[in-house]
Amino acid sequence: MPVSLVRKLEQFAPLSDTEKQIVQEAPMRVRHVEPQHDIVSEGDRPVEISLITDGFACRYKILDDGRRQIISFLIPGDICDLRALLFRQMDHSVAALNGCQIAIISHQRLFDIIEKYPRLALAFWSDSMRNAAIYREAIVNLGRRSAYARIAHLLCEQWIRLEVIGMTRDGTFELPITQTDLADATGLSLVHVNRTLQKIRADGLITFRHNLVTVLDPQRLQAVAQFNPTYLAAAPHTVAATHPEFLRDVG
Amino acid sequence: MPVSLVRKLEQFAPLSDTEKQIVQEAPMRVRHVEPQHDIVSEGDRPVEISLITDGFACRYKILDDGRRQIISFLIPGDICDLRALLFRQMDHSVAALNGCQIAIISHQRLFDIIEKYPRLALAFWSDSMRNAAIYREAIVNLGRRSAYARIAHLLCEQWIRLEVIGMTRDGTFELPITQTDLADATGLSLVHVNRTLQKIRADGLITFRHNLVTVLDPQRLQAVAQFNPTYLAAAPHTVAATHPEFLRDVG
DNA sequence: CGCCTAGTTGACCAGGTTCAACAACGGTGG
DNA sequence: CCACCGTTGTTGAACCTGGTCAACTAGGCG
Repeated sequence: MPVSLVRKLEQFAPLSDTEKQIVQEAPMRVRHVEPQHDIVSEGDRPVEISLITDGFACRYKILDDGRRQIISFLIPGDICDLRALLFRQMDHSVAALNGCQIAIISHQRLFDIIEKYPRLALAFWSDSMRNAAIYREAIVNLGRRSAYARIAHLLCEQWIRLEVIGMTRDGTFELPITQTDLADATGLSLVHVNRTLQKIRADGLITFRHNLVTVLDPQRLQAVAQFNPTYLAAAPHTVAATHPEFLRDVG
Repeated sequence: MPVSLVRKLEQFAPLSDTEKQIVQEAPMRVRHVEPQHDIVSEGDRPVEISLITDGFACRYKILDDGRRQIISFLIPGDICDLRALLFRQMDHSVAALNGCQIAIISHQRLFDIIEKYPRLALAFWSDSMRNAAIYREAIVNLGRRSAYARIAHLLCEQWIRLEVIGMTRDGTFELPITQTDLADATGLSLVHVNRTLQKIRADGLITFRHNLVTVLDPQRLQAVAQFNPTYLAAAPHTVAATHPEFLRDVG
């Protein structure tokens, strides 16, 4: 059933029909999470993984003084708590931004799968690595870019990621986040986000109303953001090139 | 020979004598890299992995305007370019901070190993995940903490990481980074790092001279940094608890 | 002794924060 | 259908953390 998962894993390694089938038919439960509610919380020790099949979410940490830093956004196909497969507990939380549909698969089941199909293990591992690449870019964004560029960069990233999974149309996509969320993601104050966003709109780069973003001037938006999408690139079948024996049985 | 690698992987999964031996006897070359020279550069497509056996390094990206953001620091036992095992090219660079001894193992060889010993694959995967946890904490650091807390946090992190591999003595450890490096890692200006560092020293939290840091008041340093080391924790044998069949053959 | 790198200092400036109030919008109930 | 309410977005003004520019000092090394 988790077709979105198959599509995600295929980005990273070529899968045989058997492998696709195994993933699609993995027994799972479905859960619905209300907006603003945690899907997993810091300190949790999940024994299953939660995959977002519909809706948006964010990874975040809360500081001692109650302030929040959003670490990244999750979109359909993303796994909330893959970390807990190999580490005891979550070091951060994941909250739904709008109503989320979640598919749940047990660690036990996942271990069975990756033990039997090593190529699938590599695909999951690749997913972890791509997340790490997104984090690295976020570090650059927060460390060295202006407010204006930070917000522009965040928009570029969401845009490309949603485009890859077919969730954009004519430069328009859904982005159900408030300016407060945007502030917590970019390390800025709410007030400054508001003013900067107005400037970005006034400059004719985007529109952003009712959780709908439209990119009006892709070139200029990417330019002011210093956005270079290579870090988001999947590794289409790298394994194929470097290690043919991982390709046995691929249809 | 790469004993440091065995020790690192053992943090994440229990290894049989055979597995330890396989890792230790993996054919490899050794290379020395001069201070300030890249071990791998953005855009490179390495066909081998580079493991730091001695010395310090940093991951970084360069912006269009030439400014640099340091993403994380590498210490003995860390792998510079594990990413390139599964992705085509490096999305960032790694540079030596002081003279570095590097062990080089081919992708081919590594694939052979992890195909035959799935538990080792999980251990490498865990290493990727722990790096991701370090990145997440860096995002919080850059996004939401003051200059003073950022620097304190960075020092806490290096301190704990070096302690784990036995490279501290009585709260003192080597940290071969300049104030310019510190600025590029914390997203601050060189001048402000200098002044903030003076304040941290004046407050009696640390001394920092000639690349040697001494933590004078661990409690207070961790408090001002809001440092919570759980994100650094290895997952001692999580797999053992959740999936016994991965423990076959462990001595 | 001279050079180069790393560290330090002062003065001025600006990007971004904080506080406080208000406006717009969508949803709800009477 | 409208009044009410909570959430989200917007604005102004004062303030401050941290940036920039520019010069100078301290060490290490040949």
